[in-house]
Amino acid sequence: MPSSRSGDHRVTIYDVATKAGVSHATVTRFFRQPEKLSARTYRRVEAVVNELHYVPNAAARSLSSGRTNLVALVVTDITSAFYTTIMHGVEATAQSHGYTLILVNTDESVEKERALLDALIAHRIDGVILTPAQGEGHDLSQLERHGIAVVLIDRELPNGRYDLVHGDSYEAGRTLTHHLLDQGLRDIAFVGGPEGVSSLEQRLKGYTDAMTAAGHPLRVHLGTYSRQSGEAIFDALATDDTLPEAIVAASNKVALGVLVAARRHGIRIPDDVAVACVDDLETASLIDPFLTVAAQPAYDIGQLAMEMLIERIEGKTYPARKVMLPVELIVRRSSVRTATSEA
Amino acid sequence: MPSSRSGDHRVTIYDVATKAGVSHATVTRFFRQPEKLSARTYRRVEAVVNELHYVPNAAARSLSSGRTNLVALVVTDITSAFYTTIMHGVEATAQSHGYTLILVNTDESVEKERALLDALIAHRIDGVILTPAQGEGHDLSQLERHGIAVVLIDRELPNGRYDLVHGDSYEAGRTLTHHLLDQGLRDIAFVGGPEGVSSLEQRLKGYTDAMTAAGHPLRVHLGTYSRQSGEAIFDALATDDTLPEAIVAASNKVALGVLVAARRHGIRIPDDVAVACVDDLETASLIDPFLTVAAQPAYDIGQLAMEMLIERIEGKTYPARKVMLPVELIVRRSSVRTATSEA
DNA sequence: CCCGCAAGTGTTGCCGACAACATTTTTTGA
DNA sequence: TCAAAAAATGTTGTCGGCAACACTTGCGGG
Repeated sequence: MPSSRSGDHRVTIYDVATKAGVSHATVTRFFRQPEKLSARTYRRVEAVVNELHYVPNAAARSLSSGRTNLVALVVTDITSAFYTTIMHGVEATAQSHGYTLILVNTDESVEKERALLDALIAHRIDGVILTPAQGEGHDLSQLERHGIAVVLIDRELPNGRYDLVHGDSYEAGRTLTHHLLDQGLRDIAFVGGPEGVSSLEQRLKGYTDAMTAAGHPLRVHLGTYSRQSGEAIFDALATDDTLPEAIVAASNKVALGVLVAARRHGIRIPDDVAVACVDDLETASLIDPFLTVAAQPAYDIGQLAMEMLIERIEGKTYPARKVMLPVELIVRRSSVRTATSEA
Repeated sequence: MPSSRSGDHRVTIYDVATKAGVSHATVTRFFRQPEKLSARTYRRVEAVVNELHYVPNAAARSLSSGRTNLVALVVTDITSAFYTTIMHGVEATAQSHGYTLILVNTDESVEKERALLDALIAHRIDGVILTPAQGEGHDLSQLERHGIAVVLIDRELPNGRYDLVHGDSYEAGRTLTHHLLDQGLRDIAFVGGPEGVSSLEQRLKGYTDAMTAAGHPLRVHLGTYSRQSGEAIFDALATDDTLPEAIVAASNKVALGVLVAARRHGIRIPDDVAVACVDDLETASLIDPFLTVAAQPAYDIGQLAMEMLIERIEGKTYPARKVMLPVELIVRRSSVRTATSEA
């Protein structure tokens, strides 16, 4: 029995029809409108489908129906717990509605984003949930042109024409800053985060408003949302001996970088520098609840985004909706100075 | 200009051909064998393609060519850092070879796995990288029947007919146990992990061999690879007051559960119970290097699995290859008793 | 100067499903 | 019992590409 790799696969609707003694249209109906078949015919087709292990070809189906039941989630950092959790929410909802999920990672690069979106367009996916990468030149007009539904998560785009689901970044920045102020801290720096990204701007604005209202000067050190950025900025501050009393980190990864750099420099958190950040690090928090965070409801964001995308795919045409979900302040040790160390 | 949502998308090869004044075959050649076109024709088609933003329809292409350039990664737990890292490796390799990656999560359920594989078969994907869910009744014959390439990761299946990439689980179990024995610990329990899964059996065998060679009795408490399992088993042991001196946890999540439960019971790690586990928790380790682990090279596993899958897709037909990658023991605080606490 | 070959381009049928429409069979009711 | 309506099933063309094959040109060599 040689070459088992060829030939025998490729069961088509015609094979089923012939073997069942019906026309191929009847086989199509078996899948799409089973109620239209007589019980006798239904049973006969069913038997052959099982016997031949027939599975309709999605490419052929999509070619004639114009739908693929394919949906993509495009994120900027596949290793981030925030996006992993979102992904989980999206995936659960997609699966329960019969959509297959394609996961795509842009590594925060607009060029990669563009190339990947092209591939997705080629597949004529039904919709995309997108976190735009940092930078200029996003071209979603291609998606519109091909009738692909779009929902943004976490970050807004300038034209504001798409549905958006995001956590309350402004409140996150504000509440973290307030919390640090409540600890009696004054010299508070905002660290990390990519310029030109809406979520960052909101977080920064929250910080700025809180500091301004309290009458304290601002200290802002932007970068990216990555761990590397947190490390680099902290390194620079430590080297210049210009460390603040406290840091509001733009993301959990930035905070991670800050902690790593602080250990390297022998600087104690929270006693030398207090730290708080946006987004939780759940696994780490379970081992040792250390970082104070403003947590976004990532799973809910994913779930909601997928639900909204499905509505769009199904043709709803109301104007762009912007949904903002509340964040939760979780106070842990990284931001609270210990009594003993107040020396 | 109403109803912009319909009509104008759907640029086909014929539109391009007409506008460029050539036949559609020439447009196909523009994409598939550009060297066959005269410079003049090439430029003319190129201009129209750009003007019309034409992107070939992958469904149509796949229908006639029989290939989709779609590849799926099927894992049992999308939130696990181990799989997330693997995913990263797979994704990078897939992207650089022109494959689009579909990510699928089975939540360790064989039924879900079956349903999802059916959906993937419908899409006639070119290949699957699969972590089989715990349990009986895996039916990959469907995949074979449809000529879909398969590479397993992390876990072997009984028939042994597929390519496999995995870390050295046996060595992981053995080296962790040895390490604990070296600390002078004797009463060492193996905790967690799903029965009937090959990676677990190997880890367990490593533990068993090490303990037997040292002449110590075994203590084995199986479950799943999840955090819940670690918590539940530790809870039971603590309640019965039968805690061991040390624990080899079957996975990082199990260890996480152990740590959480230990804190709840007021039991100190490592001084009351030492802990070590398979697979690192990278983020947590950066904040606070605590858990001793035997780390599998997850990124490499993903990368290698994808490379092997591509070879299969391209028709290589050597017998099933089994690739085992070494693990690395990383000793941290969770397994080493502090001098002061030796009281 | 014409033939033959090769490079460049066009024509045709097909991949596997769906859907509109056509046709056959069954049911219903006067 | 038979016509008309309803139900069940069949026929045909189409979706958008690909590839085998057919057909033009232009050029070099005999």
